[in-house]
Amino acid sequence: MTMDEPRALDAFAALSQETRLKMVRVLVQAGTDGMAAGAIGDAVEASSSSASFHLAHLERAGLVRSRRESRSIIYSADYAALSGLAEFLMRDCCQGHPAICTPAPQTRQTATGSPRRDL
Amino acid sequence: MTMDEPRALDAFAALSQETRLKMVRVLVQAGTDGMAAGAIGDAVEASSSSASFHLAHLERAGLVRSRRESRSIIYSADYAALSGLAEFLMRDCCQGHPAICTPAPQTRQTATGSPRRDL
DNA sequence: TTTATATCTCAATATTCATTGAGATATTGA
DNA sequence: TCAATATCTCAATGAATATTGAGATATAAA
Repeated sequence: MTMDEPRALDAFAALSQETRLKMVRVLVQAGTDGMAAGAIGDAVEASSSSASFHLAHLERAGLVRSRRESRSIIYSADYAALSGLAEFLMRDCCQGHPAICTPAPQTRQTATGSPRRDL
Repeated sequence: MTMDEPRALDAFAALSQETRLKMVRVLVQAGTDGMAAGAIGDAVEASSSSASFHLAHLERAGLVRSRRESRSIIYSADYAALSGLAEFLMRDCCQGHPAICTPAPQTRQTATGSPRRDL
């Protein structure tokens, strides 16, 4: 799924709301297994109705996926979409300016699970 | 300038509007010299009033800078802020999932000015 | 100093978005 | 089947945002 401008616009809009940004961060932490809607709502302190609204918004924007599992609906982060958005932004940013925009090597995420600063 | 959550929220909000996203892309293309407000407005087909409003919004969000130069006000992209936002997103995205989220090497921007796909 | 140029500011309006609470739907277990 | 649980949907309200046009401000040139 290519991250083009209209798609990026939807993704940015989805991430520009405090409750939704928190939800995405909670889901990224949760890993591929995801979390039930209720647990996400609790984690970000949103009412059931508000959680449902914002999760639907994130799903429409393509940043999270959902599946039913018994009584619960499990949401999980769409890592490909999130990294696609980051790449879109990096491309825009680095266009002709790689020296300025390339992050320093020691701040890059490694595959070895090194500790990282708290967000 | 650290890209924390409130700052990212403002940046995402600024980028979630079509005119403003176009403006950022125009300014990234323009390079460090930047462009006059009028030229940016023309490029994204916004009225003088609308261009002023959206440029001020982008500046408040810390994504562009401005300076007066004779009669014109010149706006330029803040590359550090843009890459900081991309990094923020990458960190969130890759948290515990570097294998999934690390972009493939051949899609990475190089420092040698290699051609890239059109956005 | 007068005029032209470039941009900004302001107020009015329209549109979009978030929140709330009530209640509908789906699933499970007694 | 009935009750409990988990989530969604809907309508109403309020809040934030975008657009427009008129006009104010700053700079430069005649």
